[in-house]
Order: sequence, then structure tokens, then C-alpha cells
Amino acid sequence: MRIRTRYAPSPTGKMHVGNLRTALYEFLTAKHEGGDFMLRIEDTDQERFVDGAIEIINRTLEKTGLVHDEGPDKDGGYGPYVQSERVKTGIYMKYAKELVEKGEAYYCFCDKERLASLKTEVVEGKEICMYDKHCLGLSKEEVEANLAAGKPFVIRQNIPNEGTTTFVDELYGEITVDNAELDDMILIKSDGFPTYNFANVVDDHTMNITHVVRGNEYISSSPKYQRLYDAFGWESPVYIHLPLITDENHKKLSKRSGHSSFEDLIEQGFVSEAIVNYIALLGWSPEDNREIFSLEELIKEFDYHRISKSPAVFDIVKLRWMNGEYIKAMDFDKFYEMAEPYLKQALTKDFDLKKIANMVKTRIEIFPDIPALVDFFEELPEYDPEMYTHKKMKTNSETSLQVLKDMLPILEAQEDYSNDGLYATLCKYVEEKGVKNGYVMWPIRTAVSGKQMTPAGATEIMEVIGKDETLKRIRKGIELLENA
RNA sequence: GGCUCCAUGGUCAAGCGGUUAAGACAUCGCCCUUUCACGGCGGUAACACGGGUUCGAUUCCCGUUGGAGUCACCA
Repeated sequence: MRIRTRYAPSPTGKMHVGNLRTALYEFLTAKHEGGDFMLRIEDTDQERFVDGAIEIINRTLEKTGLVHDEGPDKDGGYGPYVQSERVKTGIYMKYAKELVEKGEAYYCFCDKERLASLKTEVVEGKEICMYDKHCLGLSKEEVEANLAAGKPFVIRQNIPNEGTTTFVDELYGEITVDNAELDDMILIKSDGFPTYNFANVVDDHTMNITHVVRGNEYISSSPKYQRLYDAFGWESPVYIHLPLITDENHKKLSKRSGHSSFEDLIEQGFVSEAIVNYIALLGWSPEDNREIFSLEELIKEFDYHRISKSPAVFDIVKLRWMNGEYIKAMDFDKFYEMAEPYLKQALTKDFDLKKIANMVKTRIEIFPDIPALVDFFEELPEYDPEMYTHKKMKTNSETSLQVLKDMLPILEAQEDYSNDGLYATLCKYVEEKGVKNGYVMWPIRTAVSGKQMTPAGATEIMEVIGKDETLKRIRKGIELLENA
């Protein structure tokens, strides 16, 4: 059997990481077995439709490499792939009527307000709509009269009050619920559109979907879908419900509560490969201990049986670490291309940006880390002379002042401002004085950077800022220490 | 609240009756180092609780507790 999965988003905005992971697992489930991955747009709620949302979905899928084999833009013979277009074919109404014929669904002519007000009525421990009974009790003639009169209607699923319904999830096993717990869900809305619940089942079946991979939030409505499959006499797909991804408060991630979307993360400086890699590991783990996976490697290793059942917290700190790993492994040209805007943001003078980029490459986790790391090249920040004191380097304000004063004329005389040349000069002084390297490197570095930590050593920094600026900063350091 | 699901360190997680209970992030310490970082080495830190089943339970069953999801003419 050729595996077919589908990603079926509703175009209501950006894709948050939970949606993306669902898409990823659907993609991987299919691709691991050489199957097909399909994109279907579920836009049966015209009110929630957001302009541009489909473009976001396409862009995200493309950027993450989750390319679909079939979709609105790629006909595979199962189209249309947009539900609002499928509505026009009459497919949903046809199947809904079939269910009515079978007694598995019924027309309901009550209006929204009345339905809502009656909903709270409790009969024999079950919240039911009194009007349901009425509509169910309508004779065929009455129904037809209503329809002929153009009365607005809805088609609802007819679920008995007795018995139980069971469906099987690959991960969770058999799940059984009392039918009394199941509402007669609406299949066709009064605007003639199907609800998600109904369209989903009809489409998955007619589009030959073999594995339904979806978020855990659907697990409680799955019995109702199962009844639909059974009512039609259709074989139900393999269900794989995914544990939710939560925030640090263990609450489901959602775009409404402002959780990061894929695009937000990209804007925050994460690379898409790292994001994909990280979310692949949120809820799934490979047989070995490996953590860094390209999409190709994921396809090879992914086995949906190893998906976990408990929710996972989205940990931005670990994502940052992983992003750092990707940055370190990136080839320099690509890194530079991505780093350049951030470098230029902090540096306007005529610096060797490539040299600086190289310094910074192993020291950042996300690109926006760059400006704060390199801004001192541009301008010496105000700094506390206390920084000259370093226990391990055995330096303090006096020794540092001495070193700076000794070095100033030497550096003034120095012509060669290359890293190597400067390093040789400093080492010569170190040797003459019979002190440790750090004893002179520390104060010099402090003077030329004004920072506690820098992406490079003293001489590298001097090479970048050049002779004039170096001397200026050293004099500034002497001044600062003398007045301290 | 009803129903359903889940339960190993702060976080992601391996484990699927017998283990010194892996690994990663974070954290702490040491080494390396022209500082920081990188890298290397090491430390702290977990089977929610109570009953069973069993020669033996983190692992199987039940209960408790805790957490989550869901109860729309939204998906």
C-alpha cells in the first residue's frame, strides 16, 4: 500500500511551530515509506479566512523543504485541493444526503439562537437540544415541505444515546467512548458549506489518504469521525495523534496567544534547518542518540512508532543551541551573506567585515547576537576601570597602567599592524619583563575594546581597528587609569 | 464540571520485568586559551504517590494526585 498523508491547514494566519511539526511528521511519515504528501486547504469557514494565509503556508513549506506531491498548484488527480472549490462540486452535500438516507444524519431547521438556548437542557444526564428531537421526529413530508419553503437548515450527524464507539490510534491504542458523550455534530452548515469535521472525513477518504497525522486536540472528536466512516462503510485511515507542543506554562501553542510562528523565528535570526531539526525532536526520537539531522536524514530515520505520547515544552534555549550548531557548520560564504546585515547594523566605518564575521561565527547562536558582540569596533564604549583587574591574569590598575604606558611608545613606533606583527611585538615585551602573556594581553585588550568579552584577542582587535584608533584607545585607557 | 489522554532530572528524552536509570540543552567546576566563546573532562539533578501481580517492578494492572486536551453552524 502506498502511503498518502496530507497537511490540511486552514488559511487563518501564520504557521506556528505546532502546525509546522504536524506538517513535518505528515511529510516524514509519507516520505519514509516513499509515499505521497499532499497539501489541502481547509477553508470552509469563510469568516476566518485571512488574506495571504495561503501564501504563508506555501512559503513556509517551501522554505522548510516540505514539498508536497499534490496540492492546489500540483494536480495529482484527486483535486480540487481547496475545500471551497470542492464545495462547488456538490460532493459534501451528496454524501451528507446519503447519510440522511441511511438515518445516520438528519435535517435540522432550528435557528442558531434557539438551538443555543435549548442546548443547556439536560435530559437523563445528557445535555441535549430539545429541538433535535423535534427535527428528528419530523416526517419525510414535513422535511420536504420545509426544504421547499426554503427554510434554512443544517444537517447533523445522528448519534444514538446508547452504546459505545471505538477507534484505534497507532500510538494510543484503542479509545472507546460512550455514545451518550457524543454530540450530534453539524455536518453541513446553514450556508451550505460542510464543517471541518465532515469535509475532513469525506476528503480524506475520497483523496485516498492512508495515514491521518494530526494534533492531539482532535482525539476527542475522532470517535465521531469513526462513526462517519462506519456509516459510509469506508475503511478508516491509520490515525496518528501527535502530543501537543506547549509553552513553558505547559499550555498548548497557538497563534492566538501570540506564540512564535515559523516566520517569527526566522525573523528572530533562526535558520530554517535548525527549526525543522529541533521540532522534529519535539515528540520524536531516533533509535540512537543523534540530534543533528538534515531533512534527508530525518526521512531516512523517521519511524512514527517512536513518536512519544506526552506533550513537550518548546524550549527556545535548546533551539538557540541547535541554531548555533547550524551556524558553526555553515560554510563561510553562506554565513557571511546572512551575517552581513547584522554586521552593517553595528559597523559603518571601513572595516574588514569578512574578518570580523569569521571571528563571530563560532560565538553566536542567532544572528541578532552579532551587533552587541562587535559594536566596540565602531566606537569604544564607556567602561569601568575595574575591568583592568583580573585575578587570574594577575593584573590590577597599577600593573595595567604600567603596561599601557610601556606599550604606548612601542606601539607608536610599530609600523606593522598585522595580527602577527603585533603579537610578536607584545610577546617580545612579555619576554623582556618575564611575565605571563595575559599580564599584558589583558590590559591591552581591555583598553582597545572596553569590553569584558570580545570575539577576538588583543592583537586581532588592533589589526581590525588600525594604528590610529589603537593608540587613541590606549591613551584613553591610560587617562582612565590615572584618574581612577 | 463531564469525557479522553498523559506522567523518567528545570527542559527534550532513552528505557519496553533484572541497567551503576543512557544521551542532549540548561546549570556548576576544572583543563585548554591572547579574554570570552569554541573544544575537552567531570559534577549536581529524575522514575509523582499508594496498592497489587511477580522471585524481582521505572517498566504490567488498579486507585489517588497532578497536568493537558476537548465539550462551536472554528478548524
